Amino acid sequence: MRSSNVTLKSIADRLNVSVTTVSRVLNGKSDRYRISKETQELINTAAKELSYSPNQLARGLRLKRTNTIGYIIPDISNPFFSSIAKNVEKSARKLGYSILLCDSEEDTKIEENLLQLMIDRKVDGLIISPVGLEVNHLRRIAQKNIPIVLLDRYFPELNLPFVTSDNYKGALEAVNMLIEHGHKRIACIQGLVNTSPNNDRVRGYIDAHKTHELSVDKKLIVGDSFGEENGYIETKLLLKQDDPPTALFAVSNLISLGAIRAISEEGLKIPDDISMVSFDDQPYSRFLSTPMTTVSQQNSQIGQIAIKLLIDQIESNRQLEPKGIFLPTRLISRDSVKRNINLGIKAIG
Amino acid sequence: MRSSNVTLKSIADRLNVSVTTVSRVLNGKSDRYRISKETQELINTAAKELSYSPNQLARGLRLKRTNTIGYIIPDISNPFFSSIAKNVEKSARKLGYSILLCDSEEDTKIEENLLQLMIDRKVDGLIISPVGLEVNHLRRIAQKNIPIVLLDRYFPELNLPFVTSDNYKGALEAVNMLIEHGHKRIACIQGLVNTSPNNDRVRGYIDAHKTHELSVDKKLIVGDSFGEENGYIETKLLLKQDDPPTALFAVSNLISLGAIRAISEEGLKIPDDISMVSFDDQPYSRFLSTPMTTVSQQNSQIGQIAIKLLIDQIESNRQLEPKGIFLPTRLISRDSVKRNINLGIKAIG
DNA sequence: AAGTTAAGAACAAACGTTTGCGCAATTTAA
DNA sequence: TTAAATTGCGCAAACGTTTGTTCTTAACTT
Repeated sequence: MRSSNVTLKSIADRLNVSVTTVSRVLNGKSDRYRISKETQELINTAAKELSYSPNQLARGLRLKRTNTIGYIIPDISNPFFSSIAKNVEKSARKLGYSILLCDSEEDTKIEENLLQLMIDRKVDGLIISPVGLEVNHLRRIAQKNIPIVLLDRYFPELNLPFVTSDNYKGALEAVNMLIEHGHKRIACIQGLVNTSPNNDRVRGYIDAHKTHELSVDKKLIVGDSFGEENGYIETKLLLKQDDPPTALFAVSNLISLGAIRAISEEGLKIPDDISMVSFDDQPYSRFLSTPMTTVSQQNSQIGQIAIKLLIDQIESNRQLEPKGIFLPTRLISRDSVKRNINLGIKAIG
Repeated sequence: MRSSNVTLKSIADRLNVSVTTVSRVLNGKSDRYRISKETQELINTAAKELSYSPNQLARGLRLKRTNTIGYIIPDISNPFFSSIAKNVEKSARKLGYSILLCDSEEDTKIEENLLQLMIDRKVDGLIISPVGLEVNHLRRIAQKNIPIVLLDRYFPELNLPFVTSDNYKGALEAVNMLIEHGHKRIACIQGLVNTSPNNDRVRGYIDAHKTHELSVDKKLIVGDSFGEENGYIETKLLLKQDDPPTALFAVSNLISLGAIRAISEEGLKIPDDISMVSFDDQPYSRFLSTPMTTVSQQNSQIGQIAIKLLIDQIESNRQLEPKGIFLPTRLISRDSVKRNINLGIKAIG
């Protein structure tokens, strides 16, 4: 029922030549195998006429190459990831590869299943933004010699190539700026604990304090997810503390959205009542009720580099000596940070 | 080099049975083909031990079924599409299908190539948010009896199932509201002309005027793309008109972002100087400098319904009598619309 | 005891490619 | 004239599954 398919065989039959010959002509190997000009001509026109197009399943099976890249991402609806995905897909497409996309929903178990699914589908390589809490399933892949590149989140203890922003420096710079604006009680609403972007950003937050010989109040490092909800809840709680922070460092764009919601619910204003810096710049960041000061990542480059690294690995057929690439971030100053001359919100109110 | 693969044959050899038997046991067809319990046991444990997992390429070739759905989208970085993509992928995954994702970059030529690419990869079905300007390549697919569902953009003249928002009603409601707030000169910044969402929204815009016996100034219907740039440029021009509009109807979220940029560059305020309603609600819409009144679409349902429709078609193996599904929108009132008591900006200034 | 049935499993073809090797016919060289 | 080289192309295997059919042995009938 589903369309009478035109195959090498159907072309061969029609022209009374062998499948072999047709294959060779259509693959541009006529010269190497000495196919006559006339036969070439015949085959080429027949192929065009029937609009032949090779079955990639059969091709993949025979060639052990599918020109497909598996791409696992924790949340495609997060604009941070979707803007990266845009470039991953585009770069891959330009180099002749397609993307098998799966969303792990920040769930390691799902991620593990997806990994197997992709191997079964014989992808040529993998780009993964892993959940980042577990590493063993990825280690196993690495041992199977399947080309792989980690994106955004990586594992210091694992010898796999990765591309990510220099989250440490980005956070350091952001929090330094906050401190230099006179803030001493700066809350850090973190994302998924023990993932590299989170840990690097928190480390930057802590080191900025150290540089300025400021002690870190552990009660000000809160939260456990990159999502909006987490930003909302933790901000609510922070604002109720006895000695609330004068500034907020939100570790992701979604967290900052949640924080803004909480802050406005409490009737407070940014930056008058509380200052704020957020990781991830977004197209809308400058249009928020208070244009947000953000740490901007090079989303477009990240995806491109990841694909290049991966395809290099695939096509050179060698295990690249794994290297990690850190891309610089940029602090975009807008209006969400105020110079702090007081000791805290209470002094203001 | 790339991992010694465990196949049906390797299991068969090790146990001195035939490939056939192994296949049957592992596919749960032991009973139908009377394989003894012992043999089953043997095969099952061997498979587990070697962690056998079938080659989906070979399987697909033989079965003519890949459990893969091709998904073509004009811009995955657009949060409107990425939030839909989230649900498309998730629903598909839950029903046992994977997504081959490609971005057409709003380019019909690319879309056409991608279509062929997906057919060659033997996807079981297609979900497409087409560019929407050309229809012939889609018509050809339809004739090949490949299951397909259109998402967001559809073709009234083409007999293909689709899922989309009720863009007409959504626009009608939004513009009605603007008119009822006293606005008489309402600009409409449209998206890609001749795509269904655009045309339906513009039609809503026009009909709202008709209902209120207001004439439509053609000079106020401007623009040609769903992107941010378009919103910016057209707003700039609109504001320079002799008799500028008192309200703006932005046909997409990106357009409204561009409009906001232009408006703030001109030193104007929403809604004091100009009112605004935008299609597409986004998580950040409520946090914009002026919380935006929007027409919200049911992004999560759209994706789910599209997948269900498609998989129904695939698994029932029949050409569904094609039906279009329109999902209701919801007007979310915030602060970007002001009651207009004047005749225009000039009267205000 | 001969014929019938059932159990258990294997054969072989098919899906659509690609490719190492071989073969016949023709041309060139000696 | 004969051997060698070249031209032009096909055979058949392989990739890893699935499945209709057949085969062998053992068990059951009557």
